[in-house]
Amino acid sequence: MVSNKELANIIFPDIKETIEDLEKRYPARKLKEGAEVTRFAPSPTGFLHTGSLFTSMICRKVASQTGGIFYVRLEDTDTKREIQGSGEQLLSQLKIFNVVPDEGYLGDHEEGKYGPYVQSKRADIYKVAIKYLIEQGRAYPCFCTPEELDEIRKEQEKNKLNPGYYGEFARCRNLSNDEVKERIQNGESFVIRFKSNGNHLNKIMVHDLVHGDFEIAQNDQDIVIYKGDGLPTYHFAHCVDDHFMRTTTVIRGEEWISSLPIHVELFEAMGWKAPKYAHLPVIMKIDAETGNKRKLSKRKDNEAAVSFFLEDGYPAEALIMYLMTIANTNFEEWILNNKFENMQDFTFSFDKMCLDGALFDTGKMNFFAREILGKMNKQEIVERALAYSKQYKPELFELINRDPAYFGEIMNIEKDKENPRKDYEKFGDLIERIGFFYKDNYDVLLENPLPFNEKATKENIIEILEALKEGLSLEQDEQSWFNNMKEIGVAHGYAGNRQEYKANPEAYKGLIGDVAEILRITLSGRKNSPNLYYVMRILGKEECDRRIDKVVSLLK
RNA sequence: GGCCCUAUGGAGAAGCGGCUUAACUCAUCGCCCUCUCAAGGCGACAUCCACGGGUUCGAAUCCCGUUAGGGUCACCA
Repeated sequence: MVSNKELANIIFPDIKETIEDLEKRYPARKLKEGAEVTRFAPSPTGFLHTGSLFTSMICRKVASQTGGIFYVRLEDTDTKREIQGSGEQLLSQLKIFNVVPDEGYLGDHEEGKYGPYVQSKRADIYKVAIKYLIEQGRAYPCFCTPEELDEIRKEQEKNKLNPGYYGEFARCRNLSNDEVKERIQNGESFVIRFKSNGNHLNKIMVHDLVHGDFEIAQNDQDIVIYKGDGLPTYHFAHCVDDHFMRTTTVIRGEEWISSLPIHVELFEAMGWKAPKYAHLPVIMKIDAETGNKRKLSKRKDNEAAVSFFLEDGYPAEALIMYLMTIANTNFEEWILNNKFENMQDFTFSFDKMCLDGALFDTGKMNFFAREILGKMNKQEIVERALAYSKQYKPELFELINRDPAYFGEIMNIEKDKENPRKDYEKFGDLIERIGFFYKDNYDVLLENPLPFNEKATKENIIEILEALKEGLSLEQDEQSWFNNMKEIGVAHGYAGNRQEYKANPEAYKGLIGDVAEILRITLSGRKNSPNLYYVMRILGKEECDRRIDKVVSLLK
């Protein structure tokens, strides 16, 4: 008669370490009371998801504000879906958002005493734990083939029973150790399942940092904990890793709530105290086809990939601020009061978190982006725009790099005022917005008809342009310049102020604003631009005249 | 389908039994401003808090039921 211990040795003959050895190797962390150890545990299966940024940002915040530790663990147990290099990329993107781990997997190397932090390198650690479970009679090898499993499922569906591997359906659960030994020695392939003691009809009470207490059915599934490829499944790796890495609070997406009973039972079986859990709401979007809310999908939604915002040239802070408004409902008011500064001083708390998945609101994110770019000084804007365009937009890089100081002047228009302009939200559309400042770009614009107002006739446009070219001087302050333009406008039949115009619109060709608009469109090719006075000063009298001449000849 | 989570305006929300004629922010729409746009200022925008019952002198707020939306039921995480 083969004992559990013998069986465990047959399965893992090379594993000599024990749970006690591991406990010694990974001792409790020496942190002050209340310090939280959090972790971000991504799978290297692609780009950083916006939801993952959300989670990891909160992990970072919680650890920082409690004086704890935030680490990253790479969950690469799904070798089939793994994408080479995505681990490094994940880390470098986190860094852009200033979500920097204290320890763990850092992309090019690992740091910390609780490693390795890459699950595929921890195979032996899991084996120690599984061996222990086999010895305790809480885990057993299962020889069922996918076909058999399928068969079981079909039978369950037919009889309207809960699907899964449990109770009477757990065919390998009660195999004798002798038989198991024989089948293993015959070379049959197997996985290892956890032997659940739970009953689906019993409820357990669980506590969640964001949802509070709730009841949920006990786990009764004999889940796979050790796969055919020698690696553990998520559930088991979570239990072992978060125990030995001494995680105090597991922060993860809401989709994990339903597997909480499994985790609770796993920790119980190992004789370990389970960490605290915080299940975060998922970020949603309205599906264009169905009109229903659904989780942000990497396949369907650009917003799902953090790289989308980076490519578009949004300042990283904007996304973080926006995500924080979803994370904590009181954040928005706080950051407004703090003039969009010193975000790190905000205190996050789980009970200020919304419970329902929020719809991703690009409009609100744009608002934050405008504020942030509006506050950025000239030097920083130039540096950032250069860095952005170098990586993502060569045409823009070429433009800026011709003369970074010139670009700085453009971006700096009305920046020093009490209420600085806030018209840029991302670097991605800069060419479109300010390209006209560059001669060659401007000339290309003229290939298309200029967007003049319908009420302005060709003759009127030519007349006022020629008058402005002749009489408008840039060698004066803004106020005088404006008066100068107004006089010219009035002399050519435009109203100098709104009241006069409104009182008798028929008497005028238009308002002084229309004069400015004609000039603006002529010089920039656009209906909107920064302050005209500064646009002209930056362009210079000579270039302004050249542009007026060009447009006039085009109209004629 | 089972189980779990959630439910206040276009979006994010405050509200924790009377202080609410339901804060605040974004968006939208008006108006104002010595130039467009933006900013800024002012104003509008929930016949009432998913629906139906109940408790109470009194409910968005407490209880019950219903409905809707979401999540989850793998040798994926």
